[in-house]
Amino acid sequence: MRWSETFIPTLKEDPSEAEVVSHRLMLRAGLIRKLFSGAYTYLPLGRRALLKVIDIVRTEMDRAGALEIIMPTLHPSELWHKTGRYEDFGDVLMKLKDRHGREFVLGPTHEEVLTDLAATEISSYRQLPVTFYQIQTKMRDEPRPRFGILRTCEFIMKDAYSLDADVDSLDNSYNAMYNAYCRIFARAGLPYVPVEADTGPMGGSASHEFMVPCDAGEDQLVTCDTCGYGANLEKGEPRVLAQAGPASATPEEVATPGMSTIEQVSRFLNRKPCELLKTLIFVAGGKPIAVIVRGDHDVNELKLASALKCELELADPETIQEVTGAPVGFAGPVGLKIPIYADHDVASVNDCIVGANKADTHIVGVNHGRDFEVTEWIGARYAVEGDGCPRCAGTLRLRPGIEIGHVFKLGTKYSEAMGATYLDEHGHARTIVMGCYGIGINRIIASAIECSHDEDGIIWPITIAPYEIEILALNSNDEDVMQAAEELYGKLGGSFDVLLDARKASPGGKFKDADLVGIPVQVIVGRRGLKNGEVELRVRGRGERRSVPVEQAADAAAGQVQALREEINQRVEQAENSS
RNA sequence: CGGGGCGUAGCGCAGCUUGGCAGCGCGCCGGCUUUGGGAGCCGGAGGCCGCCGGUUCGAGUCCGGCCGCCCCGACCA
Repeated sequence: MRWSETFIPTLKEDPSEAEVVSHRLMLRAGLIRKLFSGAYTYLPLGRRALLKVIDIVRTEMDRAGALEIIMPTLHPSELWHKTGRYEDFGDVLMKLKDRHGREFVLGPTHEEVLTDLAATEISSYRQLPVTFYQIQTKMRDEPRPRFGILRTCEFIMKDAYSLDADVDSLDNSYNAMYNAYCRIFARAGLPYVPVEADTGPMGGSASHEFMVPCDAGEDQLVTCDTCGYGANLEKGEPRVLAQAGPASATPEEVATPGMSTIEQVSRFLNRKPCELLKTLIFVAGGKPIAVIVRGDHDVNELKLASALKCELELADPETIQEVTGAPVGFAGPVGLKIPIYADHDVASVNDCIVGANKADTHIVGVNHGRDFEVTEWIGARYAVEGDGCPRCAGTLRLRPGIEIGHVFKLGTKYSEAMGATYLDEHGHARTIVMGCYGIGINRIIASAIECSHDEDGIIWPITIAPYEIEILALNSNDEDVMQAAEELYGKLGGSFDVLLDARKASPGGKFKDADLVGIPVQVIVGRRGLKNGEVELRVRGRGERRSVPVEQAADAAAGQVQALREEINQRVEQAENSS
């Protein structure tokens, strides 16, 4: 493609509306334009990158044996009422009515539609297992679209759904998708990390998220560099700390006027936050309970809920006053008449400071077992930077990441709700066991840019770059330059995706645009080099520049592309071996 | 939905405090020159100053309401 014949509206300055790197660069490099907050037009260059990603995803899905279909975007609301997700999704569901007043939702995901298909079409165990997938635009009324294309109301998703006869078979289907995901993200050149995740409103028994660590990420993940353990922050299990020695102090009340937070009390008493215990009152299953974590730790409500196996919420100030006899900020375990759940690491400190259940008062020198009894010890806190890895002797790191893929073992949640059953070999009706698997196509592009750019612009992985080679014809008024560039374009164009910049513009502008747009292999044809019968070859984002004779330029550029592809292939192999 | 910031030419911004001709840079159009890191000169086009209302002889500027955009939080398959 010739630059002059396509549409690449680059911007010299950063658009004021863009803050995160990928958003800024995608606007500046002419990949996207905004229609409104949460919806973007993909211009030719952006569309090409999307198609490259889609091609990788499709190839790997097919390779894993999944069958591509296309489901409607418009779903009858009744389908969503059947599974109860009409309420669960709430305002995120886009709703509309047709001329007859029938209500529809715009599909934010397709479990309902696929399960409906399975219910009518799958009747025998002979048809199982089978996995369907589609690549299609999803609609979600996001409370807050942001970060350019990282969170939008409309986005392209690859969603796959496996149908299996039993749980063992689901494990196979799940693993096949998991492995395909590793290959996909490796091929896209992303430094992805699979982490254990919570199943959330999707339901089901197991789930992994595929994350790309980078600053623009909305999620928090904990990882261990030593053994490769990774988990969503909500799911991360810090190693339990060593127990503290025996008590040495005796409890004593101290006045702490107006000091109701850990920070205030620790500063006031000149003690470290980890020497304090944080006591929170929750209402669990309708009854008040106390939860204790170390002062420097935070309660993970999700873990707490799963340990207690019931719904829970923080108690309101009235309840706290009633239960502890003190205003918010002075609760403590000593003398409490409700069940006390303590995080394992409460045992890592002795002679603690706790609230006295009395306004403006704390107690120092408190020890569990002597001054109060713990009803049950549980894992109730979030991991923090520096915690021990639960799997090895390593240390956990905490960092933000972008979720680019998510796989779930759904079990029978949807098939049961919608009556998707099959007859087994004995003629007994059984419920289909399902899994679902999503990839955010647009996010792959955004995270690739987040992870691979410099101050000049994008540095594309060769596999998802809109073009593999850009030829810069520096001097558009020089016949020799134009002829040499055209010849190269002709030679390479047949086998590679080549962009030829032969615009009537200054050399400086072409260099700047080329770096901004970030095509991996640059072939620079200029009067200066041509005098010596040479052109220059560069790889975007690397220091490498070399001059090659004009007649060898095509082969050299081709070789460079092959070398870059080979680097990616090696990463795919590694991904395969480690998954 | 709560907090903060912003809205003036396609893009980036000034002008608003103290009401009185709508500005600058980039980009765009025409011409000449120029060509290895965002070229120069000359000429030109382009505006509902987010919208509605109020105050005023007069509002981009002051007041009220609304809308939109960005960030933080809540939420998030």
